[in-house]
Amino acid sequence: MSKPSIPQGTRDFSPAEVRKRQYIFNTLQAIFEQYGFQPLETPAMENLTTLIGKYGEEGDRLIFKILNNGLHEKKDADKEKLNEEWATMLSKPYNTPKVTERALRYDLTIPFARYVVMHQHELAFPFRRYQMQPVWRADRPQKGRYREFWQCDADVVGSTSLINEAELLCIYRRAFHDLNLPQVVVKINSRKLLAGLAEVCNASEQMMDITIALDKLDKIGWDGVTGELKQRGINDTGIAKIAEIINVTGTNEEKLSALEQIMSTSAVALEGIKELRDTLAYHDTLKDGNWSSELMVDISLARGLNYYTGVIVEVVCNAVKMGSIGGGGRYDDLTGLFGLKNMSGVGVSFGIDRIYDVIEELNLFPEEVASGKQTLILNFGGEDERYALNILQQLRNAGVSAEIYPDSVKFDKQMKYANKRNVTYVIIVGEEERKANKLSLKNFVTGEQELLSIEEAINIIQG
RNA sequence: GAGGCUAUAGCUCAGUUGGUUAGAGCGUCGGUUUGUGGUUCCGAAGGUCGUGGGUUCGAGACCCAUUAGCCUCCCCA
Repeated sequence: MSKPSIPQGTRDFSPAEVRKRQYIFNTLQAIFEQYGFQPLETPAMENLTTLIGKYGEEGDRLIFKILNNGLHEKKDADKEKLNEEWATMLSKPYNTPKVTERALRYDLTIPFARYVVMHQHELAFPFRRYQMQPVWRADRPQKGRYREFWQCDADVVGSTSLINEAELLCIYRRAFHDLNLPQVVVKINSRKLLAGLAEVCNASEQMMDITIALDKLDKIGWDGVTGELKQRGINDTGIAKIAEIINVTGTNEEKLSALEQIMSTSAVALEGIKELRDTLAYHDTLKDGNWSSELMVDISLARGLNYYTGVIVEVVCNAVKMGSIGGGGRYDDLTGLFGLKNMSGVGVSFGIDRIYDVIEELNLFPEEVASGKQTLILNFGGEDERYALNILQQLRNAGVSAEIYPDSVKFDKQMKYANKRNVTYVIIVGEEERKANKLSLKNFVTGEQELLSIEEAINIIQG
């Protein structure tokens, strides 16, 4: 018999872990609701054609495909055909409906776009939705990277106002403030600035090449980026221009002014700069001065997903070595992929598994989150058990989370169970308590114990 | 897709240049204690050393293959 295991890159969540995860979910949900977003859920699987081609070549490779199970090829010719399809399937990341026509969801944005198109006539636009569900990627797992992980997304579709961008920035900053995450930087940039950058380098066609190289600035440094740019065929004047641009420093407004000068010949760059200015101005009005995170214009921020067209954002926590914990941006024509034109959207995503890892690593989960507040009634059997059950029922009616040890086993064993369960209170009701119509309430944290009436005990537990 | 590391008890790991019966800590169970846990003390159970082959008088250790996990690059949350 082989030892049981779970698929690579997936995890079980213990009771304490689930509580801690729920703490994050609940924090985010409260904020989404407060900002007027509505909940949405979509299926774990989508038609493969919905997903293919939306995440770039690399993304297509990482989609988990679901094998068709109703294969009843009876004729030899059909079996032959299936074999051919298999060969294609294994060599290319393309759809071969005979073998697979469904796939696990890769992110929450594309399914959302699909939903909006399908339900366009019932929705009130601008439509604001949040969604918290698992997604799957056939990636190679490593630190902070899983094959099954959860995303929490908030998107607004059907409005081009930059108020939306500003609100989403506020949601980010509010969330990381509420979660007490230190050293959070929300980086903001615009695809239009990147397009402008390519334009002033006389390499408009190579915007992706430039941004991909530039995105690695943090990791490989300027020398590395120069190498990449040369390799991708950017000439020296272009590289000099890029050097000039990434050397821009100062406050956000100082950066934007400098970029305005450098890229003054590019209409699209100027448009991007204006959008960033307006977004920042809206954000300034909406923000809360207590938020500790930093909002930083970063021209080197690229982001891979190729459907972004306007403002893009990414969140990192500099207190730990970890990839980004959130990202998002404006996509002008996401629903156009499914036939609905002129429907601009903008959204952000929280990578809650990474956020969990960061909070855990920094030991920032509030203490009471992991255990919950629970009361255990010990069981002495017979008359005492009947009396105990009666108390249990009264506790629950009063809204107290309580359980009784179901078996009348040795006192010591029940106490050890209580300890392992990390309960906050233990209630002891033996002959003595029963005859006095009282109970002994033991605070399991302090070890203090007193003889009380049921009402008194409830008051203390709820206090 | 490229590269590196690891695999020994339920968990975390020791195990010397290859040499008798493979160890520790934690955990589990039992006792100390059948109305007081988390602390002490005593005891017990638990391993064909990932799998297959090879070298050797002899392999947990060395070699080859294989599988799984972890990590880095790529890319991403």
